[in-house]
Amino acid sequence: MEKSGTVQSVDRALMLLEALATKPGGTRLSDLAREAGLAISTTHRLLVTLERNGFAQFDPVRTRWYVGRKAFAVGVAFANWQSFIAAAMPFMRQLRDATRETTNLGILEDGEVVTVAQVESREIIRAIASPGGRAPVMNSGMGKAIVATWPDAAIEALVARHGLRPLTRKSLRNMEEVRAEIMAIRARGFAYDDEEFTAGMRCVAAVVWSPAGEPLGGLSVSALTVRLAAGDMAALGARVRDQALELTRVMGGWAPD
Amino acid sequence: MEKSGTVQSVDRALMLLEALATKPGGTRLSDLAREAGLAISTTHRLLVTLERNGFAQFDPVRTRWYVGRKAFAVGVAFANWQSFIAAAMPFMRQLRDATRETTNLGILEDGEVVTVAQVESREIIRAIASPGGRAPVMNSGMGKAIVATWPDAAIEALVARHGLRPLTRKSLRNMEEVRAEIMAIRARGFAYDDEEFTAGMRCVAAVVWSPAGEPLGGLSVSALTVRLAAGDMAALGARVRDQALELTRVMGGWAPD
DNA sequence: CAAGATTATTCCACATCGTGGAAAACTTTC
DNA sequence: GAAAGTTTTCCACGATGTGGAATAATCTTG
Repeated sequence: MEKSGTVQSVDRALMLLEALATKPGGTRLSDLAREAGLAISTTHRLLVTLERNGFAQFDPVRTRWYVGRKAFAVGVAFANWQSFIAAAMPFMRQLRDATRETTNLGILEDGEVVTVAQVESREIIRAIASPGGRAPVMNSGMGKAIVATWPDAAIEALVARHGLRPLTRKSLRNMEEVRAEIMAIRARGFAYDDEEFTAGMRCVAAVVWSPAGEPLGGLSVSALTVRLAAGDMAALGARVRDQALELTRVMGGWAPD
Repeated sequence: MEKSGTVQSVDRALMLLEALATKPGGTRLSDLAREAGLAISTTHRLLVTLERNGFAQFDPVRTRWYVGRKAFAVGVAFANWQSFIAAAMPFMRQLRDATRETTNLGILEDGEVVTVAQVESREIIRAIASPGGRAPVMNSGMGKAIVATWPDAAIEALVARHGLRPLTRKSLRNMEEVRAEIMAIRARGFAYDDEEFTAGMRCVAAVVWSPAGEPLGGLSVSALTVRLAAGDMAALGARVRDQALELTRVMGGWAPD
């Protein structure tokens, strides 16, 4: 066991995968085995395993091994995600500079909103949440903005499955409140979290759309209640909605009617 | 053994990697184990193995697992390569249409040239070579075009290591011939394979340059000698050189002096 | 803040599986 | 067509991967 606590055959397979990645023109079994310091039969079995899983491919005419499309798919899933965040960052910075408050980018995942990127306010006292942070969908501006784009039946199914979290005095507590909230969001084109997740903190959020016209994620500005009066949320919300639409446009997305 | 002839722990590790790829927001150990139908301790060990190899990463603050940058690196190595080929295809088609002969894109790999993409002539009788096909560097137009951009010492080292292959009566056979050929290529800006690899077949080739000013690969047109007279190679070579420079420009590359 | 619940990490006995050498099959070279 | 080289398959053996249990850490609830 070269590395303490790892699975040797997985270590070896990944080493072969990386070696294949450096050889776009492909390589032969025996060359790869020699380079990796493995028995040919071992190398063969590991390559077949990578192949069966789509991470390698074998050209029987040339008798050469190549990286497979699954390695590409896995890597590009990651890369696309990073490029979404990279594309969003200038818009988030602009919005932060315009509002002087923290801006966030989030996605919906299994009944929760995950903050995947954030540009912090330069103010001394600022709203605190970090990338990777999570909130229940119905306590979050970004979550409610995304979910408001769904059919009513899907929203009810989500609430039935995940419940409502009365985290503060202002959190949504029943389906009547949820329905009224969804209608208001649809009318405005943006959502509020008015101390529904954390007392003392508000946010406004709008949806970023994908090229397939699906809600990709949410863009939001969050601030402490001492700095964002309830009366100012509408104007700020319109600003965030416009910025989310601009980001959508730049990314080749579109908002359905 | 669920899949005949594969390595179970590698199958499992790749399945976990793919699962992580669908969760940009990360996932918990116990959730992933449940989804994968594996024991928690098994899943933990496999994830640690992926992590040690850079294919997964663990955020100890959030206690969540994510795809790692190596998956991205491996996938993007593949994707970048495909995008070079994709970018080149329109230029190869243009060149094929203008010349009515087969065009090829190739790279240098360990003393050989590998054809990585090809647009075939529409003529009934045409030059035959296929993607993945290989030729010794000094018998190939693309190979000689690339190598001619190197320092003389590097060329001599390559020849010392890989030798010369007298495949036809016109193949290069000694260093004097090699030096003269390199000088001629440098003067012209493109290279010939004048029946040096296969009797009856000629090609002309020029270099495509990377954004780092390195020779990325070669672009060539190949034809049967009955259709490409020796006297026409210079004009065709200039055409190929110009197209290679245009492709270089479009890809953000540049040719050093 | 303590208790309970849940999740993550580590350990270890056991048997399953991964290993690599050898044989067989196939391909390439001269 | 023989020799050499490479790939594929087989199989005995023991090394390693497995998963349940124990332990540690973290989170949730009241």
